[in-house]
Amino acid sequence: MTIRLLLADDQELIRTALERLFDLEGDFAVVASVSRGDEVEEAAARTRPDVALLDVEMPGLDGIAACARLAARVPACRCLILTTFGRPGFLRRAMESGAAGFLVKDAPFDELTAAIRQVAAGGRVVDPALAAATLARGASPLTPREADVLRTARTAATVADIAAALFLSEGTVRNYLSAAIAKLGARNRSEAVRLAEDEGWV
Amino acid sequence: MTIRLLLADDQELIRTALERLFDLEGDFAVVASVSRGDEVEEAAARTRPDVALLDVEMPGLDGIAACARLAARVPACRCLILTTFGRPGFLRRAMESGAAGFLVKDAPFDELTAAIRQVAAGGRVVDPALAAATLARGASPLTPREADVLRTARTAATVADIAAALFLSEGTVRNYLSAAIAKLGARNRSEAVRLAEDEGWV
DNA sequence: CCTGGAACCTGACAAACGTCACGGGTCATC
DNA sequence: GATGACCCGTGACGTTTGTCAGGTTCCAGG
Repeated sequence: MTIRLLLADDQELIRTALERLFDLEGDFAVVASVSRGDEVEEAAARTRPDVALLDVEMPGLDGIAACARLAARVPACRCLILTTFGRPGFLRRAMESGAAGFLVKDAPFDELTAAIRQVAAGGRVVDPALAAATLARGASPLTPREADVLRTARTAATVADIAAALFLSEGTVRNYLSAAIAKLGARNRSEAVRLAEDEGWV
Repeated sequence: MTIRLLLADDQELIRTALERLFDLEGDFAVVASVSRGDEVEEAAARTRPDVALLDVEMPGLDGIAACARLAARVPACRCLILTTFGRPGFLRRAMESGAAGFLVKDAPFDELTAAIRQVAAGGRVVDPALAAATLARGASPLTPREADVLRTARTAATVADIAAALFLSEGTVRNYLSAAIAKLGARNRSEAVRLAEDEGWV
């Protein structure tokens, strides 16, 4: 029985590379290959893959959100999240989105194929080192709104920009930022943004 | 005549994937494969590859700097820079470092093999879209010192931190930051850092 | 030799930021 | 029905930033 695969990654090079290698593997069949997160759902509904390999960093929709949509729309398809950055928060969010597996790209190819087979068989796969880091570090200390403000702060320059984007008063934004800075042990906004990004909390 | 290849990329997955695909290609032989930029020079000196495939983002030493060292130490080895992010400044810096080619990872595998063959034959290869963007945008407007300050500002939280790291007075740092912000048309430090990063000027 | 640019520094100022204290409101839990 | 968490807001305070004007060195080019 061959395993039907969906590939989602914005990097054409690694997508084509993986396609070819999976073809050589014998028991894999790549039935869909997309470069954007918002194309995953439609492609999966059409091609009915057994396992979807989703990159976290993608235009349109990130892999974790795509995973959540797949769980609702194509429940038969199990998700394996693949990412460049081993952020503890990513793993947590992925698992909450119903992902069956989570691997960092910093792993050999054979580990990937083994993981896919395990996921296809109904199992779960998680990078052990990352799992330990996630459990040790715990969940995000940020409230949803604090995370929103911090996320917006990544691209907005001033407090006024953040307030405008979120339809809040500037004072409120400053309060959320202050709370986030304190919780993260940062010394100012940009350090807080960096820390939150490193943990995958935004 | 087979082309001897050196692979340098911090992502194990794409390195092993490329290794296997190159083996299948027939006229390629991967003679070295490293995960850190500071291992490139030694590996190249030992294995004498024809072409080195260097990722820009690597721990230890970035691919562009590794390219410059190779040019001095192993001049017979020609460098092909491979990167995830198509930043105009990267291309410029790569070419100034003596790279023979520059490709973004957002390209099919066949384009990569074609590029390697061309580079091995003594030619030069550059992503056309990126070349146009680079020429249109011109060189960095920042003085070396301004770029230093901006680079340090990425990881330092306060002006005092930057000043300490660069052995400058706080006033001087503020002046450089102010100049950089003005030149980049930014509204504050963090926006300036973002813009400079996007262009590959830091 | 003189000019210009880049590297440094100082001092001063307004604006933006981070903090604090204090309101209000909703909602789930006990 | 009280408690607590989260959501929003205000006002005030001190600190940090960004800007500007001024100065000193050094070095390359005309």
